[in-house]
Amino acid sequence: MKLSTRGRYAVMAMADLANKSRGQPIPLAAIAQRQEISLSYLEQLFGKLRRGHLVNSVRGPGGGYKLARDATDIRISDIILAVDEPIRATRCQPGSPMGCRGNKSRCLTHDLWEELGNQIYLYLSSVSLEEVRCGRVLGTSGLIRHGETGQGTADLRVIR
Amino acid sequence: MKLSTRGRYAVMAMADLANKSRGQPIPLAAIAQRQEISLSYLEQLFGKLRRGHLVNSVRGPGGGYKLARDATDIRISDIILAVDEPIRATRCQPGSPMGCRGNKSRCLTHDLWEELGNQIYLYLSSVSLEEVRCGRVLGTSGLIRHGETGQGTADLRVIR
DNA sequence: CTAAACTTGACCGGGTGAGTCGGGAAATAT
DNA sequence: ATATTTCCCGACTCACCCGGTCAAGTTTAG
Repeated sequence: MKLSTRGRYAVMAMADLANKSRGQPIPLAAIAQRQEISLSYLEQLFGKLRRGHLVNSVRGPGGGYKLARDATDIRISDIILAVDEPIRATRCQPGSPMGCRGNKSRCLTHDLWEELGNQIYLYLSSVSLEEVRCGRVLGTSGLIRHGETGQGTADLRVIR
Repeated sequence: MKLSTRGRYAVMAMADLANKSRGQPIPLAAIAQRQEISLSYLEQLFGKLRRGHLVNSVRGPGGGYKLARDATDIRISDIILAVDEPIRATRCQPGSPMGCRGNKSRCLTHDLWEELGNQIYLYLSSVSLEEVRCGRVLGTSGLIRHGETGQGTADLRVIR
């Protein structure tokens, strides 16, 4: 799971789509305007979303995009995976010559990152698009809310 | 919380340090060799770790670095925060003109990312360096282990 | 036919993270 | 004192990749 602004934009756009759509398709131009994302960029993203079977496109005048399934049935992780194809985090290729396993103390961290990845995936797949749409996020499991003023609150940057 | 390879290297190095250290300081050169990380790069990282009060340095022959506190008392999040200074993820500056709040449907995703950040931070601060050192990672809370063969398993990339 | 919309792919520019280099300062050993 | 080992620091390079643009198409509606 790669976390970049791409994924964020995609989720924003999908939330917008879920919000405005009542059966009829919504043109990208409208989303672009509301979400302040460049149209061309959105086109790129929705290309991937379509290929990921998360949206359907309707061409011609009056066309646009529609959700492929109900918003309650689309997980955030689906969206991210669709636009940000996963890139290997740990540099231990499974089949590499003595990449990691078998190398005693190297890659003690391996499990850590793998588990973190699971953790992130777990959270993102616990949230449906519908929940984001109507602001019903939070709470997964009695979460400790860190002080409102940043300090311990983790901003994230999703990296390389 | 920014996730990049910097952070990973730092954790690897710290685990190595915790592993080999028995009171005496460990020279960076040794860590560099074992972990296959360039010495100059390590120096850069340990500069930050030292400024973050996670390690102490001893100069001169026979010198090197030592953990500043017990490995059980160093959380992984400490390490990451020390080397990867946090960068704002959501582009809603708190004091920006109508950045986000007050803008109706824009930034519905805001809470989502904030919560994800918390989630990550939460996990990383639940794991101590000592646990990584001796491979006692996993389990935070009865975790669903996704199929061994990648599929749903989330690799992560820490992004921009 | 014509216009509205999506589709595709090539392209680019800047930021930034990864990694290097060279010089310096402290501590120790001889 | 001199040499050696180690940390210390800042400037620097380099390449990748993300965010974003452009310019053709193609499909459908009217």
